Amino acid sequence: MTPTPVTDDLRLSPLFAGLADDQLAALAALALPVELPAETGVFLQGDPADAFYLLAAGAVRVLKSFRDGRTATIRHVRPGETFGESVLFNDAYPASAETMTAARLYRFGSDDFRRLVLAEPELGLRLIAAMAHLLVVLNQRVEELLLPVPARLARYLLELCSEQGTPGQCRLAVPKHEVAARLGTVPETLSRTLGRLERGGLIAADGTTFTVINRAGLERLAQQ
Amino acid sequence: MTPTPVTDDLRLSPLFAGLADDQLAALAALALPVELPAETGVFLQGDPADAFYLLAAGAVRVLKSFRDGRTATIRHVRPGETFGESVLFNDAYPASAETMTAARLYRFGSDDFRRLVLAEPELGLRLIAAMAHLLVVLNQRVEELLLPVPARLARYLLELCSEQGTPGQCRLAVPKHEVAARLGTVPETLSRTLGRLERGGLIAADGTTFTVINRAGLERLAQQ
DNA sequence: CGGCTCCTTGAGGTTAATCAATCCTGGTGG
DNA sequence: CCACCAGGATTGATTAACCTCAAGGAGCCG
Repeated sequence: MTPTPVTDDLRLSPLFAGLADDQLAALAALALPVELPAETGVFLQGDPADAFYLLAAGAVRVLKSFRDGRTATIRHVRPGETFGESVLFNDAYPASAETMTAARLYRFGSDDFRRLVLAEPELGLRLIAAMAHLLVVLNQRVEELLLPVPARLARYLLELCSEQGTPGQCRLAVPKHEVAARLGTVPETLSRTLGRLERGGLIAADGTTFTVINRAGLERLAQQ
Repeated sequence: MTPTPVTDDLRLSPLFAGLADDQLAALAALALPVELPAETGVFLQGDPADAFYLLAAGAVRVLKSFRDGRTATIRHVRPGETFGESVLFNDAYPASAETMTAARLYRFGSDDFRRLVLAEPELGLRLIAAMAHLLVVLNQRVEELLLPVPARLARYLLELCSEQGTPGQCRLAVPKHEVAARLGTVPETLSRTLGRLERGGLIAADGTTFTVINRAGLERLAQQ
């Protein structure tokens, strides 16, 4: 089998990266490519859940909507990550997903995927590992929400630094009001808190780039 | 094969309930029975994660500990439920677990379990489903923590009613300070909030039993 | 009757949301 | 080149939620 654009996209995900070529081909046969413009719903909280998705290009946001119209961002999905797996065996999606930019997705129907797991147990193990990771991330999210805003912000900045491979510096990839939503707060509070961190000599801010001045202090703050 | 106390215990979990007898026997061979007294640690946040557990009898609490000594209850585990699955493929436990009462547990080593999943893909699918359910529950926890305390309490009471099969009434199974921790608040606030619900004519309280007076009002409150 | 633990009640302080105004900053058109 | 916007970002003032600290009950078991 020769690599195709589709199998290359599938290998983006750690879920599928290590699969043998023939397993990957079987998977590619199930995958339904979807191209969506920016700010478009992928699925809606409450929709019957019969598929999960791999994001190949673009950006997607997973969010909870409340009756009163407020929304809270649960997760930002990046290329190579899957989303909606949580509902592989549930009735309805517990959250909504929408594109932030134009995006290329692959859709996997649950029934097809179940059959494939039975045929390829190794794939099941990989999915289990991916879900275990998600559980850990969600656990962290729960933990974080019990902390005051400055601690949440400190964690976010430290996480961003380590993600970007630059321990002393990081850049916001999204506008600040998105960061505020991700931290479960509002832009005003984010702005004030960033100001306090800066005045406290913990960080230096320059537009959307931040430099860690006092890493130990920032880490202490992150523990609340 | 004949039923044994061990296989009976294993069938308590929806994860294993539907397994064929020989699959269950293979599983029972892996399961290490553990008996623990009350208020004893099962595993500690940060421990190397090489096993998950099924609770057969008693009660277990999963909690996050903070540097400053505060703890937050993530989840109450009941007989028949598994815990620690989130870390089947992770390095370390992201949370601690401890018994609340004397408890009978079964311990499953990750390596053994992985081999079994490869041999019995159906088991992998079941585990995936169980983890999907956990993800949904955790999602709800995240959602709830963004709501004010009265809404969280209303949700808790309504959930309790439906769990106990008595739509108009429920009993607290744990002391109130445990409920407060579960809701991410403190006993004082819980007490005051219960008082407000009662004075608002939404519920009637009598010790640890609560009667729903105005269900519509309670459900409206639960939406924030 | 102590000595528990759990729960409740009160007063005060802190955090962070809300409302409202102002300030940039980049783009547009005169 | 310069007004003039429109959006996001900041700042200030106010308010509400909720935590903390502290002081009582209320039940329970020795």
